[in-house]
Amino acid sequence: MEGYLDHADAGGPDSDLAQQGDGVTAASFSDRHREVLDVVLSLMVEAGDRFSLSRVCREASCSKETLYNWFGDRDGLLIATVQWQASKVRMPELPAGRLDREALREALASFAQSWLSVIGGDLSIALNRMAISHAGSGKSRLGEIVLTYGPDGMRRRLKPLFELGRDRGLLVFDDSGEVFHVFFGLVVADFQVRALLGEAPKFDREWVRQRAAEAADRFLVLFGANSGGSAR
Amino acid sequence: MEGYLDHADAGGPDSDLAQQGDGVTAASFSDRHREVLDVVLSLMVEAGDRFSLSRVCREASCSKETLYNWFGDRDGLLIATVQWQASKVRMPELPAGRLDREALREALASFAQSWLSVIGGDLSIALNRMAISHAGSGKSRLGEIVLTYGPDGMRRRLKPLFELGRDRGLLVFDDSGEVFHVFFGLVVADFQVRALLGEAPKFDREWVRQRAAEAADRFLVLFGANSGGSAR
DNA sequence: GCAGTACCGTACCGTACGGTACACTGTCAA
DNA sequence: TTGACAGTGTACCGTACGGTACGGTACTGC
Repeated sequence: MEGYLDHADAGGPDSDLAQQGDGVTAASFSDRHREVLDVVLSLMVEAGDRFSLSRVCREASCSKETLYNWFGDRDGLLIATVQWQASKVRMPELPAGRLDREALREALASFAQSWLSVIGGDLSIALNRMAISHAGSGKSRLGEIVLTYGPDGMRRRLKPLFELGRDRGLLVFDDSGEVFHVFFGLVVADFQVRALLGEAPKFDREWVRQRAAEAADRFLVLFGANSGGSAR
Repeated sequence: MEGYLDHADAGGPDSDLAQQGDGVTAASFSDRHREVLDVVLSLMVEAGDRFSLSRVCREASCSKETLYNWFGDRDGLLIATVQWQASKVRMPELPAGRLDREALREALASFAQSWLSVIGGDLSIALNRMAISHAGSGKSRLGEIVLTYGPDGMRRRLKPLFELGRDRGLLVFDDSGEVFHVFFGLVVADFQVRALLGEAPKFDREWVRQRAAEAADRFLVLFGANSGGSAR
């Protein structure tokens, strides 16, 4: 479990993760590693946590010994897989030009849209399921890692946007953490839990666009400067 | 897996569950059953899905054979456990007297408070984790059942309140399903996922009260009749 | 007293899987 | 050519666990 980064061709020690969240880049893995990890991802989607290492080896045409040399043990493999997947996800950038209310709404909706697409994807659902079940048995740091790349990563990326909006006089709030909770709630609502619990999701493109737009609108009603909500 | 209700002293067939959600009452289980199921619950909290039937038998002072006679197989035991737990949870009633804006706010906050307490509890977290990991491996109907008792149950209970509010001219909305999503988001936000992923929760009494009140306030800003939000 | 039943405790079986050992293959540098 | 090395494939070990079988016990109704 400790040795899964022994191959480190790049990237720092994993303690960076908790603070920065960008500690593991795509370059941290060789092509061959990526092949194996992608096999693991597909197996996760197919069978959740119930895939065997033998299966991984068979489908990836590698030997168990190699797996253990590279990743230490099963947990190491899972953790590397989560990090590999996380390194592939890209988030929208902050708006470049002037920020008026309309540009802010656009930026918020764009974030929401990208986020909904991610958490509605088969991969994200599989990873979250796995991390959640591991968190229950307390048998690895998987939950912590998914937390770092998931909600925490989102919060880290949104905070500057919120504060920029406040600086421009477009938003009114005290605590950016609190604002994030509300934004999360408006965007994600109960859709993530439902998907995790196995409800057949209908995260199609149009639905996502629509939901994202509504969430951004409602958020502005609550925290927008000239709509006197009970914002605090 | 089919036989877990063979003992049925009361309660209808489990197809009631999907429609009504109250199909299994506390009376569906004998005292001895309840003892065993409570042991299972405590083991779930302690170890997630990774408890063995031997362990259950040891702690509950029963034999495996009895377990299999009662519940059919491991899944049957888990399902019965979820239903037993669900039968213990009670939700607040609708307000009895006149419904004005203040009473509505009270009722919403009360629902939110009770809900947050439930989903923040060790038991609920353990059950949700288990259901989610089972949904991933597609190995039982556990996810479906938790869904029925969780979000669906909540929606079923809230719908009349929303519609009463609309009838009284206190709320403005078209689709009660959509309103529920927003209410869920405002109340639960990212706290449930974070707890499921293992973040140490701080669901203490005061925090819950505060969050519930804020969620109810924000909900009224969005859908309250005389606060011209973008409600639809 | 006796049969029937429900249950407990425990020993046991089969299997699946994580992890290890080892022989074989291809590659590359000296 | 040869030797070091990384990786593959496979056989194997130990263990944990779901599920079954069975002997023993307490209670109930006749």
